[in-house]
Amino acid sequence: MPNITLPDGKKLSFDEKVTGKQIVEKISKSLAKEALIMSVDGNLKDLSFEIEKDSKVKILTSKDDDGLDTIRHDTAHILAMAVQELFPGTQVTIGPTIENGFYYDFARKEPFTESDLKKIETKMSEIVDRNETTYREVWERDKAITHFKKMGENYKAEIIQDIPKGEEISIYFHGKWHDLCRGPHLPSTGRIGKHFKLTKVAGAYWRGDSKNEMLQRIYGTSWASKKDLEDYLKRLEEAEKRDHRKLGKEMNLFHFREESPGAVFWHEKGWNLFQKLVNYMRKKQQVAGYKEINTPEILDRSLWEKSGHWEKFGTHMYTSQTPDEKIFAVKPMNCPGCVQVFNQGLKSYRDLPLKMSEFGKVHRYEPSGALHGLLRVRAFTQDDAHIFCTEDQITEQSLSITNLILEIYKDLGFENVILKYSDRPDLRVGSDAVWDKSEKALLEAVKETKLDYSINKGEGAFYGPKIEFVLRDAIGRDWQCGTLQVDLNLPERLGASYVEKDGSKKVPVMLHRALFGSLERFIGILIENYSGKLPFWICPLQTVVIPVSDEFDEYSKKVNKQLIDAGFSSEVDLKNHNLNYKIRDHSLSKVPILLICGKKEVDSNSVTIRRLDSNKQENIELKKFITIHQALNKAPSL
RNA sequence: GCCCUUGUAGCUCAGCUGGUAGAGCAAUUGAUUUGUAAUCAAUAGGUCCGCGGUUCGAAUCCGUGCGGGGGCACCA
Repeated sequence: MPNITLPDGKKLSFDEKVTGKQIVEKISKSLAKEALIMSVDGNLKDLSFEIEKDSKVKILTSKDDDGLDTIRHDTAHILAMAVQELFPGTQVTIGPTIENGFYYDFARKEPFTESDLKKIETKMSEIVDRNETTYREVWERDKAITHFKKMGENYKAEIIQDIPKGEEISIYFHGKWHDLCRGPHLPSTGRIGKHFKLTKVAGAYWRGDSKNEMLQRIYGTSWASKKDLEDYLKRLEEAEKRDHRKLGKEMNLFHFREESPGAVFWHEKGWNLFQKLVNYMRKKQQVAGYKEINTPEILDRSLWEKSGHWEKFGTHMYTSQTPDEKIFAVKPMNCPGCVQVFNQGLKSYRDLPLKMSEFGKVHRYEPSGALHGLLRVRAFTQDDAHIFCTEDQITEQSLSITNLILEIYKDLGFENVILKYSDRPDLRVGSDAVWDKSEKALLEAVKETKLDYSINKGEGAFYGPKIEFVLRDAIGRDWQCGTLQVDLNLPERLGASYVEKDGSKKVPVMLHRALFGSLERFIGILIENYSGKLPFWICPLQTVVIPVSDEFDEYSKKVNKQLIDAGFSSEVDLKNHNLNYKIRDHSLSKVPILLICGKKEVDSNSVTIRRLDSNKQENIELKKFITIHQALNKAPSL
């Protein structure tokens, strides 16, 4: 005789066990139409689930996250049904929901093509129209394994084998088609609607392990309404428009070419942007007490052997052989070089903490499939620093690094930052005692920041635990940028030491830290975050002076020179094109301010300014323009 | 690295089932002298990614290498 409590506190009582369907019919007809699944005492269940004891029940529709998620899950099932109807012999594996959609991995010899996706979508619509009823059965483990093996579904059989003993093995049926699944599911296939789309085919390793065979994954998206689907596809299109590879080309910032995959050819404007960022960081680091150094790009193999890189990182390192057959490695990290600078001359405890920064260009032989524009390259510049300190200083130094990083992100318009803390990986150097100590100190610093953080087990660097700084951009994407790593191994390996108060020698602790991480990656992120419309102070081309006709070329040149002298990145456009053409041209290349010069301006020693994305005209005295904009020509915090 | 896909002018792209390439923009030259998002005309521009094969004939078909894109794995 279950008593059912609804979210609004209302109670319904029944004489015998009751299903969600029966409950919802009692609540309202309109809700009955919308109902997809239900939550019973916090557990998601099918509407056909029979409730036997007193429970709190919430009926879920497509407006609830869990409801929408179930729609996606059902769409994945229907995808698998459709594929097996169209391509008999295809094995199903897993088909979970993901952000905004779902995927399903299949095992089949022949590849799926883009045109197959269309066919599959049509078949899926048919299945929705058939409105097959969903029902659930619980099977014995052995029966399930034998059954799926007999069907030729070896992957499913393997999955069932791995389900922990004692857990129910539930099989969901949509008509005749059935799949092992935890559920819950919608009452029938008609309920998912037709607001879905298959988006891409891709390879994916069975169980996510590159040692296993590769399956074929079909990705799709599914929504509660046609409008939601359209909005989502629009969002994808918008994101594509901000792609830094497209904008980089349009804005003439950089390019890539076959001779050096994953390495950037910076053009004048891109390099100007790059230098502006570097100069900005130099200033910030000076204020924070860093000393900038620079170390060689190519170092003898023996140093990398001593540091441990040769062994742990060798497959990612470029090496070079000299004519006399010596082997040098191109640095993949700056740390060994920096330790050698520390090692030069005697250091005292009074020198600590010693903060040495370096804009070091490193090379890493990344797997070809990992490369992605500026965001994943093989040659990049780190805004690196190494802080030599005592164990007692780790937490305090970590905090000051964190503050510096947050300040810098804020200057560039990123205020939404989360931390990821990673501890010891399987492949590592150093004793467990040393790891214990460094993990503890770093975690303490993480907690001190009071920022949100997550813990990633086993994802630390091979030489120490780390914090990663993840920032969220204008369209909600997360990017890992800054990093802070404790290193209790390398200083010892390379024989670093300082003289203690009592005259004894001690090995310092080293903190590795990068602010943006890679300048290249950060520039990619910046471009996408701002859709190319960068903040004025880092804009590689801030102003373009445009004469109304060639009669005013001389005046325009004079204006341009004054702007350059005043520290702006400026150009004058003397091409034989009309004003409209030039405004369009420079607007498309995202120049923030255009200065138009004609008779009126010459007469009053002024300029008429037009800002990007505005057609307002504003006449202003040149001197005044310069004063106002000079104040804007630096980072907010400087 | 693995799976799928792709590579034509500086850029964006067209070129059906094999018959030695075409547009728009950009560039150059000339005309035009322009007041807030494309002035007009002419000219020039290609080892159709490289290599090999099939064929009387290959941008087109096949093989292979390299690069790009989407994923997977990787992100030390």
